[in-house]
Amino acid sequence: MNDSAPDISNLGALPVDCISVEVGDFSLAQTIESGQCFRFEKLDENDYSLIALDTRLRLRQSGDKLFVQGCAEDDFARRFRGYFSLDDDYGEIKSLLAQDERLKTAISFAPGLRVLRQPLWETLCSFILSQNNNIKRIKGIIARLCRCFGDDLGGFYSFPSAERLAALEPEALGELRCGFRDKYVVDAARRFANEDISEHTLRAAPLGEARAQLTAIFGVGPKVADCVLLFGAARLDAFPRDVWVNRIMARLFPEGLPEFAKPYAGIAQQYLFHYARLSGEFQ
DNA sequence: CGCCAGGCTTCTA
DNA sequence: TAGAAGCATGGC
Repeated sequence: MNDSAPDISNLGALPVDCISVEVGDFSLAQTIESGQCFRFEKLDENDYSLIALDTRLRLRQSGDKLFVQGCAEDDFARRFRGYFSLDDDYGEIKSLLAQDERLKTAISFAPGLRVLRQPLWETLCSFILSQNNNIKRIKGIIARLCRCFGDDLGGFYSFPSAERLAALEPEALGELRCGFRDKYVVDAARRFANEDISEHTLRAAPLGEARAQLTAIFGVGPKVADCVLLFGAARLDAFPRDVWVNRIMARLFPEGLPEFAKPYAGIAQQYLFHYARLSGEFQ
């Protein structure tokens, strides 16, 4: 609740601590609302509060300008360009994928969508909580998780470390009201804190090996594992299959994605997910 | 109310 | 070894 919005009373003039960043092939709204991240609030059209990397940002987009309040320019360049994948050439990636007409159509529904690069542990924990759940409730559970077990960073909370959660028993998560997922979170925290999960392996090992490490966690199956690899370990070849993606794949790609798309299967997946969900053609 | 949620584990034939 | 049932909770 108090984990959400900064003061936004002065919308008229640009606040002095507001920086502006040139962006192309990027839509703040499409990216932030694409189900990858959960610590955000929509304040207005093209206007969001986002807690990421121990920082609370206020973001507003107007055309190719992204206005950012809450971090300095050098800090944005050092940490948030990577977070938003702004140094990836999405123009290039999209024209590669768009060689396939079906992907071209999907892309046209959300041409500003980008895959985020989020911290590994936060991504793992968040997507465990996401299973068989809806985004509104996931956001509430994560807000309570941070308020209960994160550090106060001045009106908002850090994402709790794996070490902190590893020391708890599942019952201690009762206040989160995350249901049967409590024991999954604790198992993941313990394995992560123990370094049973190797970030290096997840980032660099063959996909099958990386998946195996994640699915060894109680409560992590193939879908959550691929979300973690894609959103939390920069594995753009990971391909999370949820009900929507399964549906659209059965209809449009019964033989699977074209070979040339596979290095960017995860990005293709995001366009397809968005298209399947919002076009209304795949219910 | 009842159905469903960016699934996974466990039980069953 | 595939397919269905059960799982906590709450949004709509």
